[in-house]
Amino acid sequence: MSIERVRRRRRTPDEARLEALVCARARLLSGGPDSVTLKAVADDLGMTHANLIHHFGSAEGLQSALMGSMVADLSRDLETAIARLRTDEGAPLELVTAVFDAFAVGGAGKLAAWIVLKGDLSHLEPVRDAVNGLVQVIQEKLGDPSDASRDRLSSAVLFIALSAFGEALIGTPLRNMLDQDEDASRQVVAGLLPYFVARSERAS
Amino acid sequence: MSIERVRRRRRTPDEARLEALVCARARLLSGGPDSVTLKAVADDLGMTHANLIHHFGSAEGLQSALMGSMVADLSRDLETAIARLRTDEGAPLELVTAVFDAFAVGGAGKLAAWIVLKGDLSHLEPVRDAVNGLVQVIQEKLGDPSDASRDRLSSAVLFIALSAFGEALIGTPLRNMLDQDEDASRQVVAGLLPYFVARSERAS
DNA sequence: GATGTAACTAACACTAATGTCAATAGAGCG
DNA sequence: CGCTCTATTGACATTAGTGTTAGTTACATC
Repeated sequence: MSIERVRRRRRTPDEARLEALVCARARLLSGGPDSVTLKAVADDLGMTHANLIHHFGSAEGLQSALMGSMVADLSRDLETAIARLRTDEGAPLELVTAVFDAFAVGGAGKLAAWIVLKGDLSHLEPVRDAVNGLVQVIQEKLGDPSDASRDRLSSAVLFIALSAFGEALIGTPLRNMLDQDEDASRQVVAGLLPYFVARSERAS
Repeated sequence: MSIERVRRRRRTPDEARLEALVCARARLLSGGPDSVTLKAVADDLGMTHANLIHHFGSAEGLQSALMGSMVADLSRDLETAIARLRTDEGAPLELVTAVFDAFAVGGAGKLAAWIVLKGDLSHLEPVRDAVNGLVQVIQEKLGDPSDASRDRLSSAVLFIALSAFGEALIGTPLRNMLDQDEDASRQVVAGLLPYFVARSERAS
């Protein structure tokens, strides 16, 4: 019997990086940062860890690329949500739902947890534009471009983002502790948002 | 010249565990979970890593003990905050400040991040009593023990806790992105709380 | 002061993760 | 086909963290 020689697959650099990042993300979300090692990811993809080093330079390079790609995805999700809100008429619940969904998919909660524990806050930078875009779109909806209004809306976005991050991180166990429904968090935040708008309009 | 023999220090088991946990916590908060290794903690304390294994059984035992002690501290801080609120007359800002402080000191944000990434949600269990105690104290203040009121207050506590966790985790970078003050988060949450109370009273 | 308990150390072995390097082979191109 | 480029491999070295074991010493008790 002849020796079966596994035919080696040759990917383009972009393909290889993309596959690796998809796999690494799945590992991060299911098993935590310690489970995204060169060997584990390489085994999942059917390649050697040396090849991953070839594509990412080092283990740290892979992690950094993963952070970058996840943050980019979060920003993109937020941007599209903003774009959709800009066209539709936006009830508060829709706005809140859009933001919460953006944080929920892709594991933004665990992403943020990982980044904070690592201390690499610089990776969060792309989020800056996204959240400020959020302030912008709300301001447009209210039609009040005054600076005082913008500051107030900024704190509203801060409040929504904090809640969304918190929900993405520990929403599930916390809601269980308090006997609250799955969508309790976004219901609460959406229910509070009108007061923000009202106070904002009154201030103008 | 004679060989300097370092006099070996003998601690009680409680002393040793306490010192180790204090050191391990500092390491977790400053350098992340990967920096709390047996050797690193042992070096900080001037002992060998074998001795830490003697006291905690294993590296995982040390980590588990650290989670337990930090969660216990958080619960204790929340309980004392609740006790103080029970006696004083509690303006919303004081309530919110008490909860936010409880999450801020001791690094509850990074603690939660660590627990979630590890997947050991069982370690959060002691928090259950604390948050439910929070619901209780607010209900007492409002003097309305109806079930409908309790559910509404539960969602209020959920909302406060989510915000406090979010603030503890990524409050600083997020506030920077939005040009918000250091105490913007608690100001916002405190400012929203009256609407909760009002709607709760109206519902009774 | 003698003795026993156990906190503590030193030196070892084991494993897993990372990184290096020469060699191999897949794919485009003349 | 023959050639080149580089994605990919396999084997190796290195390091760090963990765990084990036999022995040492501090301290309490008699």
